[in-house]
Amino acid sequence: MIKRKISIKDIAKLTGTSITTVSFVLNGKGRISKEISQKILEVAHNEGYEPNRMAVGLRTGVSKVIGLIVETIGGPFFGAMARVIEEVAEKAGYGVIYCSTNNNIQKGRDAIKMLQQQLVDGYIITPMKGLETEIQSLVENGKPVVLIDGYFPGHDIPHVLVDNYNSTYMAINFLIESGYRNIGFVTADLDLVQLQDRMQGYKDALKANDITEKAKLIYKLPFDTENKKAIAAIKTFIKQNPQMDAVFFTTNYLGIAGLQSINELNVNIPDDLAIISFDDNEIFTLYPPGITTIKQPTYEIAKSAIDVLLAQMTNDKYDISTIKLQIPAQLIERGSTIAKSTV
Amino acid sequence: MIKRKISIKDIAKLTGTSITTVSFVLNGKGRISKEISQKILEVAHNEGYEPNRMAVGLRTGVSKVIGLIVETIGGPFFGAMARVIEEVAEKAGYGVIYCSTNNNIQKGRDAIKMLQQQLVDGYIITPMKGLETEIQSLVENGKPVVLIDGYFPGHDIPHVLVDNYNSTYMAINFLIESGYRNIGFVTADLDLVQLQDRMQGYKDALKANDITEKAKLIYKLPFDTENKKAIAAIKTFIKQNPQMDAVFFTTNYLGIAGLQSINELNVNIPDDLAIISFDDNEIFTLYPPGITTIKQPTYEIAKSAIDVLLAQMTNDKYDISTIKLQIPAQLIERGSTIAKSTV
DNA sequence: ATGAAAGCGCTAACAC
DNA sequence: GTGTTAGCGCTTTCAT
Repeated sequence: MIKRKISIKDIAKLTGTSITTVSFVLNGKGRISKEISQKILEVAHNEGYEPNRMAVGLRTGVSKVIGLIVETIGGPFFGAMARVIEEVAEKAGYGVIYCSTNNNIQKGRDAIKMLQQQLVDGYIITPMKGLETEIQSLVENGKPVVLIDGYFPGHDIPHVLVDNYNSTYMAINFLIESGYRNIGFVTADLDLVQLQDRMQGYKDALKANDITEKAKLIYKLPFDTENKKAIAAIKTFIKQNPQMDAVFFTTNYLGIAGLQSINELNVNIPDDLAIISFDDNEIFTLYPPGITTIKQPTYEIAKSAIDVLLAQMTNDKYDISTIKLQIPAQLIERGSTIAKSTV
Repeated sequence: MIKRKISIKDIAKLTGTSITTVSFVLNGKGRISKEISQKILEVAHNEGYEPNRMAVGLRTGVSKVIGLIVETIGGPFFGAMARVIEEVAEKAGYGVIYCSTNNNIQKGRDAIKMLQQQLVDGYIITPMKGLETEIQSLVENGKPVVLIDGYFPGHDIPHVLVDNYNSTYMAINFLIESGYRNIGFVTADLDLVQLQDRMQGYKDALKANDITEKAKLIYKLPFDTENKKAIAAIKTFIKQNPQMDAVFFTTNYLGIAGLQSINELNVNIPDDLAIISFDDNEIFTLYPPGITTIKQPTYEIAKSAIDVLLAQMTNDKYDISTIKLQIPAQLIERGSTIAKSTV
């Protein structure tokens, strides 16, 4: 049997009151006599009343839901952040729903449109080039927005992300101090500030150590490369640069592909080639001799992001448009970057 | 400047027509003269008109959105499925939003309530014990629902998942045929049919090969165990059963924890201990000598799930309550289960 | 071919 | 304290 959804009107009829009274009781507004309140609450509960959010939303314009637009819903990085965002949001009475962009601009647009059209009160978004207009217009329409894992240079939109530049700089510097001089840099051919910042950190660290940057040692993997091709490409890159004694991978998945390449090439880590990857991952703990990584402060990023968002949503006056956080990362040293013996 | 959202009424005013006309034009209903249509479409486009979904939803009761409730949004398994579900859904004109339960019943309830209250037209849900009532009531209220990665025994709710029983049976059988006799079984202490089915497959495969099942070789790891403790616990389990020559891990994350344990114990794979894990993962390709896994047919599961859901949504008459798919899995043989030399 | 008007379920200003 | 009523933006029946 299909239980027709019960409405406020039904409850009014059932209790012999008016819809106002019911609405007031249910929302704890106005002052309604104890007896009537009691009765209404009881009936509402018995009938399993649930407010129709469409109606509430239409009327009030709020949904008590936060929209989280991530790059991919299948990734440990966003997964970890999602958990803390959900937890904090829940305490503040908000639900969280997700959309993914899979690094596709159109899907990003669709996601924003979808969330915008039907529901959410606030947004946490992984920005990508091409979405500036949409996101800017969200902000201009007074919607609370926080960007994570990226930002739009030149736009005053609050964001929180890891300090890509300095953490890469630090990592490269660490390699140099450990005796490596010919440091390769494998990145994705994606127009993302994160990656640009990492690249700049690499370049500046080399420069600061008087190492001439060699274009040959920078490899940009086309973005949509499938795994097998990526491995092959990285193999070629490694083979073509035998003088290279260390490689920095700018992302998790590049690091893993790199490991597979190295595995197939029978190159020894770290004797033949030292490795650092951005983004920690279980595999890097496990794979012998352990891969040194830059571990993103996921907890801090997520916590700050949701805090900033909630602050925007609860406090209109507070101008948070200038909140731009770059959180330091941690270098997790493992066996893949043992100091070169200076024999 | 905050652009006030433009409504159908505004367009009517702007074009000197009525809201009915505008609505008709925008929805391609009724027959409106070409000139007026043209004008309305133009203005709507220029003003960036977007229908207010709350209003449409309130009026029509549909949202053109599918809700996907997954166990965790940070997992490769769901991530892979999400992509195909999104793709198919999009072609059918539906958007997809996600909620996660993190294996928590209350969060599961909240997620369903949230999706139910505000929007979605159909549900794909990772079921968990304790959600029977909520999900059943969804079904009774005529909402299209498909369960993935699990099911409710005794309930007639469409579901699609991997064939847990037979795939485990097959894997254990494979171990036995490869010469292993003392096969351990590490699972999570969670009341999930998936895990029960896997366990039954294990037991039956042993029985079929006249191997007496030994309670000692079955280890149930408490669910919420944090990674470090899990590793320690598995280490203890392995040490306490020196006669054990193979271990089956019922999940991805157990397999990885197992690998870490074995790594720390300096046990050789497969000479000292053969390994199979449910759920393939990059790490299992990479970790020497390669870990044999049962690879879930994620594409097929996702495709079937969304197809069944869409069928329900578009065709009321078709009774899909009996669609219960268990899709065969593939055993990916790697170095961790080399046949025992029968010397 | 077009418009007026009702009503989806809810909130809240305004009566009484 | 409690009820009446006007919309929120949209779809759709019924008139014209």
